[in-house]
Amino acid sequence: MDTQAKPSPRDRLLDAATELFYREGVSTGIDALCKAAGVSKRSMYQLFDSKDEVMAAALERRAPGYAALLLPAADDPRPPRARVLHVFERLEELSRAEDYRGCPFLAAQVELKDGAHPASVVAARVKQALTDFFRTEAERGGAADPALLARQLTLVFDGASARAGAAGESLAGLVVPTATALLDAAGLR
Amino acid sequence: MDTQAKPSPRDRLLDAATELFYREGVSTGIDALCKAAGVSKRSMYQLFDSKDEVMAAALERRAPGYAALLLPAADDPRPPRARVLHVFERLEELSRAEDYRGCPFLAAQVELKDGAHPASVVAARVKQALTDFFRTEAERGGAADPALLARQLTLVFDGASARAGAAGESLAGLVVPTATALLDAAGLR
DNA sequence: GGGGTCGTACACCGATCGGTTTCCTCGCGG
DNA sequence: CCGCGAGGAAACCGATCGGTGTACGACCCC
Repeated sequence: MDTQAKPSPRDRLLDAATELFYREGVSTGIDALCKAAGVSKRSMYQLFDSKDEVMAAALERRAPGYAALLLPAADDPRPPRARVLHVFERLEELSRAEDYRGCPFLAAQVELKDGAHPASVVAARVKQALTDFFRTEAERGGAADPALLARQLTLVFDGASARAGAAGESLAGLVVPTATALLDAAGLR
Repeated sequence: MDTQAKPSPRDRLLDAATELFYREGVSTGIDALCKAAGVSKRSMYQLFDSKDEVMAAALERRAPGYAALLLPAADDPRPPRARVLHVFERLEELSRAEDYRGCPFLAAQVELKDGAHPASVVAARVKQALTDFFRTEAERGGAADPALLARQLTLVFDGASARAGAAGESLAGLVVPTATALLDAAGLR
């Protein structure tokens, strides 16, 4: 039986990639990655075409869980305002962990300056999904300018992620009030 | 006369470092840097102890000009609100350049995940100076919570920098309204 | 029990990394 | 004119980079 069997090489690889690329940055070497995953380089290159593809796949795999972590449940009956604030409350919570280094997708985009990089494309899509969520809620809540509000909220989210990653600065008491001020200004119910 | 003479090796090195580390990232190699600067590696290592020191020195050198670019003149007689908004107006202007990649100090902090890195220390100091400016103006303008407002404004500034660097997203029409909303919420005159 | 397949271990490739050293050519003061 | 130091070109160092080639062991299905 495999009650305690290890996951597939592919999964081990992506788990290690998620961990290492997030903690050590994109300059993490293939050797270190494979050693951490307990997978030979040979196998890695049969599963993926290149290191870049591993990065992209790792981000891709992380996306659903990340969304589930931040977004309110789809059937959360609260009004748009509360649903939006939920995201920032969760963000503040996450930032309390001492190993929190900001949004991994934003970090990937910043580190890989090339926006055409496969991993950067994935990250952009995830960030766009967040903006889309904000925008939908802004429309539902009757914001004066839903598109603007959505971009503003994403701006705050990314600012918080960047500062958390850069300075390890605490986000407590900062993010939610800021988002609230923007919601107020936009007249979101 | 030296009307068209080249600057000192040190200056050429720091100019090239500023350029390359900003555009290509911290993974830029020493060879590329020295070639771009027209300085031999040997000379470089007589002027600096390590690549890390070059990075730090380049950021250090860039700091005053960066402040001058963003901050209002010290004797700018406008009220605090206008002086704060000046920063964000300048930021929007900068972001119109197609090669703008966000705040170089923030980028350095994000790329070098190690906050103890010499260049990261310099960057943190510069960012703190910006927050201090915001805080001073917030106090002068009678903000309800000057420290909070200062952190919020820095948050927006960094968010804008991160997104500009990551997605090449336009900041036009986004940053100033966001800052304005926060100023309003804080009751800054 | 023989393929076939999957994955590992490991040597290996050329390139590049940060950093050091050697050599040689300048310019400048005596 | 000579001596000397500064600085550039480039070889060199061991390590590591992303990526391959090869050989061998574990397993599975006939």
